[in-house]
Amino acid sequence: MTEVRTRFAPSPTGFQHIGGFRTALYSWLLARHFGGKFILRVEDTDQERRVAGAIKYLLESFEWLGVDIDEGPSSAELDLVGEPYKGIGGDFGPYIQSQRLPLYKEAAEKLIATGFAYRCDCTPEMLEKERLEQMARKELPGYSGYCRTRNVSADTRHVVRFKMPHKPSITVIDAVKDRVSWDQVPMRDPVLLKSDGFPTYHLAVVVDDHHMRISHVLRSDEWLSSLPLHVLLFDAFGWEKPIFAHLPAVLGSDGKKLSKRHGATSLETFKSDGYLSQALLNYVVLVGWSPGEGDEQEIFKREDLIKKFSLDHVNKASAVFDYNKLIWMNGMYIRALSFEEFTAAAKPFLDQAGMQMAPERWKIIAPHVQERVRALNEIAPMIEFLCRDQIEREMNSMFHKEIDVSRAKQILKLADQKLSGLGDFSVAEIEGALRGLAAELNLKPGPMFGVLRVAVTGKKITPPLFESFSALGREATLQRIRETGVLLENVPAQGG
RNA sequence: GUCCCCAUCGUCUAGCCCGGUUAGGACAUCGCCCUUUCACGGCGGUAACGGGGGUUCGAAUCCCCCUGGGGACGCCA
Repeated sequence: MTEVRTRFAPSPTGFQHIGGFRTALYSWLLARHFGGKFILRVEDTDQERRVAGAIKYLLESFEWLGVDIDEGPSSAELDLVGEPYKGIGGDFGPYIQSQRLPLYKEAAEKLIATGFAYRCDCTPEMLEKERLEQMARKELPGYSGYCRTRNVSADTRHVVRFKMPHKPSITVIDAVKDRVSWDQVPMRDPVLLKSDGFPTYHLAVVVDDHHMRISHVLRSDEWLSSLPLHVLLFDAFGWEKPIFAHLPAVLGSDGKKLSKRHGATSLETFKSDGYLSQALLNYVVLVGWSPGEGDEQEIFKREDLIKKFSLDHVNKASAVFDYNKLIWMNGMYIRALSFEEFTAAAKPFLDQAGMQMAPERWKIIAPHVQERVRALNEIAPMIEFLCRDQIEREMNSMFHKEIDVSRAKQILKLADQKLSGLGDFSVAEIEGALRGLAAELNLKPGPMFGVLRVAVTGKKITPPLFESFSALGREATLQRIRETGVLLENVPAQGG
């Protein structure tokens, strides 16, 4: 088998969304699976739509995801398009299409010489007029082929069009869709080379995939309908065709194509919401692919993914992106982190919340927080009570059928005494004291701890109580218990 | 309008190619257990082959039609 070479070929017209990254991920996985090469090629043949910074964003995103690229734009190429960044390079460059123009020109001329293409000097205005007339007559809009038989000079401003066969019969075996057939092509003499000298997507993709020796073309299935053109083009050039794999779409929960309305779609947002890149990668790969054959594994190490990935089990149908499952998976990944990794991951989120914490404190509380969060941005709210001088208290959560205001006051007062008398404000000491108190009062620990929980942390849902107290320290803990006692003085006696 | 693609629990999917399963797993949801709250973990429940025709002893699986969804028909990609 010849070397497996896959490419991801985005156009820098905006910020790649999660569906686009999935295509890249599958290409990358396939290359790695077969020990081949993964190539990044930038398709910037539409100068009008190019967005500054798009390539750099792409490169940074791949870096965050840990997707390594074997060949791609070099630093020099990136400088040329005004997006300086550390480049990649490779033997088949340039990897930015706007820097490959002579290649397309040459290819188009070859097609004219061999009778597969012709020059056309019809202006956009003429074409628009033609289209309107066709629509008025309820005909299929499309170029009439007026210039097919004319001899348009190479010196006039013109485009190069492909001479579409009248009744092509084309069957392609697609690696995910299987057999796909056409007996007519839904395109009439498409433009290959634009009048500005830039190629259209169709010409560029075929020429580049050939010259870059791409073995597998993975792309979104909205391209399926232009596949016959590409096949015809490969044949016209006399080039061997790559294997095609057209991937189904990723949808939002309403069944429409995934967009911002559905929630986060840019990697940037996932990152700032506290998703781990490994978790996101794992989940995204699972949208539309499964190991199949009764294999029920869902959490995959990068190596597992590379080992098991195959086009055979890519789904034909489009899939809905499920944020629920993603956040579940993210939680699994967070829990699997070592203490050091979790600490490092949490840092930016604590910094952002303006929260500082002494290492001793963090060490006590971190493992319990790690066990509880599903995304990194849930950390700060959970341990706010450790970092703020003043806290808001959800007072109503304190009461219970066995606990009214006077009972709560009593608990606070006695807990104050018990905790004050402790030799060491350790988790074990605190636990002993408070469990002892519950026994003395003949109260169930749950409700009684609830009073202290709200008093000290302000919240109903927190990390475990003794650890929280220990991390907070004796002084602050007692102070909050006393503050709460004062607050309760102002509550009507019957309480909650 | 023409052409192409797609169709299993609410969601992601296994099973389909090579007909025979109590149609399996995961997320979500509900209940129970564990338990100081929450989370984790454990156990259990609800929940699917879009419809209609064939072929066959037997169809989620093979064939046809319908319906529904998506895509394409540009000097955009």
